[in-house]
Amino acid sequence: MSNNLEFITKLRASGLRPTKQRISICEVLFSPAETFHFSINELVKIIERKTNHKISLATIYNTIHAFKKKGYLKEIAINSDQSYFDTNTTDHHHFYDEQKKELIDIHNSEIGPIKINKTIPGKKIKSVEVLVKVETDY
Amino acid sequence: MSNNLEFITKLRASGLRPTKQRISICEVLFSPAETFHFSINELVKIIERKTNHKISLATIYNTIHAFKKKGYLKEIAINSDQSYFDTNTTDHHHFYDEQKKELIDIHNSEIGPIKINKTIPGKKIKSVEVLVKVETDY
DNA sequence: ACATAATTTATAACCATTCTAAACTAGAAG
DNA sequence: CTTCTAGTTTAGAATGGTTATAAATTATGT
Repeated sequence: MSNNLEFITKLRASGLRPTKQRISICEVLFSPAETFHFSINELVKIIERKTNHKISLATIYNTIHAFKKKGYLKEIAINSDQSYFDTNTTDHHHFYDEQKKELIDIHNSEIGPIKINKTIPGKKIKSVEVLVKVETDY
Repeated sequence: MSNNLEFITKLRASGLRPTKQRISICEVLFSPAETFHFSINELVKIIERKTNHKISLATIYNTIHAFKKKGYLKEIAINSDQSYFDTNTTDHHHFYDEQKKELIDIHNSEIGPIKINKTIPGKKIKSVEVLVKVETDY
C-alpha cells in the first residue's frame, strides 16, 4: 500500500534488490514526516507492530547496515549499551537525557559555529558532532 | 614501591577500601604524567604487563565502575563496540580516528565557545561534548 | 520458465559486560 | 593479637547485543 515505488526505485538505484523485507523497513524508516532515532531493538518492535510478515533479526541487522553504508542512515555515538541510528543523515547534533534514554535533535542552525583551534598533522576532519547531555529537573 | 600512600588515602577518603587490586589499578591509571584513554580490554593488558599479581576481570570492571561513580574517571561516548574511559575528568573534547581507533584530546581552550540556541523545557544541560571524527590522509 | 547470484532465515557463535555465590580480606571491636 | 563482619575479589556462568554460517528462498536477466 502507498507509493512503495519510490522505495523500490531508490533501492534498485543503490544496487539493493527491492525485497519485501527491505521495502517494509523503508516504510517504517522513511515514511514518517519526521526523522527519528532508534536502536535495533526498538526498530524490531516497530516492525512487529506495523508489518504483517515476520522479518528475521538477521535481516534487520543486514538491512540497517546496508542502509548505513549507502548513507541513508547514520549511527550516533551515545553510549556503549547499544547502537543508535538516525534517519537524519545531515550534519546535526543531539541532546541526550541519560535517565530517560531520550534523544532530541539539535539542528545545525540551532548551534553556533564550532571553531576547533587544533589540527593533527596527517589527519583531516570528517565530521563534528556535539552531544549535549541533559537531565530532567525535579 | 612509590607513594601508594596517596592512593590509599584517597581510596579510604572515598569510602573504598584500599585493596591490593585497587591500588595497582590506581598506579596504572593515575601515576602517568599524562591523562589517557582506555577500553577495559586495553586496561587489562596494561595491568597484566605492569602488575605481578593477577587481577580478575570482574574486579577490573568493578573498580572502574566504582572510580567512575566517584568521579575519578569518565566514560566517553564514541561508538558502541566498547566502553572507553578517560582519566581526564575535566570538560574537554576529542578527535577520533575511526580507522585507527585513536582518541586525541581537545582541551577546552582549543575549541571556541559552543552556543546552543535551543532549550528543552524541564531539562537542564549537564555537559557538552564535541566529537570530531577524523581520517588519516593518504 | 530457468539459471544464478543476491537475499533471507534460523540458529549458532561471539564478545563485552554483568551476575552469582563462594572464598578471602581490611578494619573494627574486644 | 584473635575474632567478627561487612566489603571485596574471584572464577565461572549468564546475559544481551551483534555477527557469522550455511541452507532455503527469491529477484531478475536471459
